[in-house]
Amino acid sequence: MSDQKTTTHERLLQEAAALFARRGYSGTSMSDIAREVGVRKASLYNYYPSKADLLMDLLEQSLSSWSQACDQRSEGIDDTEGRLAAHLQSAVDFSRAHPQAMALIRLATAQVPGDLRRRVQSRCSDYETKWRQEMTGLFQEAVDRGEVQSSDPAILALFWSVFLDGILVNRVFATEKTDSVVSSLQSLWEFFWRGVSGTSPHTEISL
Amino acid sequence: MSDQKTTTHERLLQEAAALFARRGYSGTSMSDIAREVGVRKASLYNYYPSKADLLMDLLEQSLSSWSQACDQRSEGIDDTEGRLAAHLQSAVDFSRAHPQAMALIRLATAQVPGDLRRRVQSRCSDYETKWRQEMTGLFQEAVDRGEVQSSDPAILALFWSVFLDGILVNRVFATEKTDSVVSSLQSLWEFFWRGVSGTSPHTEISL
DNA sequence: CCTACCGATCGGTAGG
DNA sequence: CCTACCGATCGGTAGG
Repeated sequence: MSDQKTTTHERLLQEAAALFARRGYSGTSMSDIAREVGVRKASLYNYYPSKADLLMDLLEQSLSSWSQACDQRSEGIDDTEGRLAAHLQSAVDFSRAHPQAMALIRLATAQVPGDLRRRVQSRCSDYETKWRQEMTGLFQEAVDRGEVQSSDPAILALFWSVFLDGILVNRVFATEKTDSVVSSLQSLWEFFWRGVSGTSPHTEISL
Repeated sequence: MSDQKTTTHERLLQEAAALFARRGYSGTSMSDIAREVGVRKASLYNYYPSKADLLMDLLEQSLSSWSQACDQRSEGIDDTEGRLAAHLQSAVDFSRAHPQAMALIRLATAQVPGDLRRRVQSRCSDYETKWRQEMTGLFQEAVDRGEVQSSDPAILALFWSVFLDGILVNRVFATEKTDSVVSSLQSLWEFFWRGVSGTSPHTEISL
């Protein structure tokens, strides 16, 4: 049974993520999850005291693996253009590799019952605030160095987040056309960069 | 009781839209809706044979009022830039005026149970396909006239949809920062247009 | 990790 | 538009 080397807890996390992502929080019952894991419902409560705590743990893991993936690639890069391109590529790579984690993060901003909603939103907005500040700082430097056209760095960061959101939403929710964004990513990036800098990028986005 | 001039059916549609938008389809019960409408649950079944049919009617209404709002404003305009700007403004105006309709449309691409999901997605992808074709045609003309930099019109339309999605997702899901997109819309539009045309727009987006 | 069970609520129906 | 009710399932617990 080398098939069964995963622990029950690991399978629980994986199947719960898949179900929450596909059917939503309220649309997934603990019995559904138990069935996929291959145990009885009551057994799940040895790992989490409630369904809400299970979701919060999944969200925590998704957010941290997401931010880790996005941060690491741009570490050694100095110029703004290269860092943005690296960030874009990390984000798209991650969303392809871990669609369930992306869906979980989206869940947060969508429909969960009242109390849980507040927990989830505060966790997400912590991350969002930190990210927004980092990006604004990055664009501030870019403006100072003349790498982009002089403009309010907060608005540049806003355009950047609009662009990224548009790409990731397409990737997460799209039905059949999912891969058109991926295969045209280089062109999309060129449009974006020309919009903020007035010049064509020299960076290449490789899939 | 001039308070009560609305019919029960009208209140049903309104309250159901509000609840589905806030808590999702599975997260909203027929009892919840009945409570808001001010009748007993059984009475709702005089208007719709099932919860799923209620959702489909709401989705139908949301999609048609959305497309109507977006189409009408760009009717008298000839140049691509002006038409896109009008479309952008209509879309943002509509999402501010009818956030529930927007949320309903998003619901479609998110979590609903299996059978209903297929009905909902086919309805939405019909609309999406039609829209995509229109936009590709519009960009084809723009390329032919030299209004934008020579490029594949399908990819220009893709960038356009990424941009719009990014803005609307921000508007729909945002917690507190909702209005930063609205107040910076002119700047975002300038970035977008410079990206596709290489020149600054002469159109002004007014809030 | 299981069997057995809890009260509450689900979508929906009967019949008026 | 109501009261009264259906079987099924919900999240969660007791006790082992």
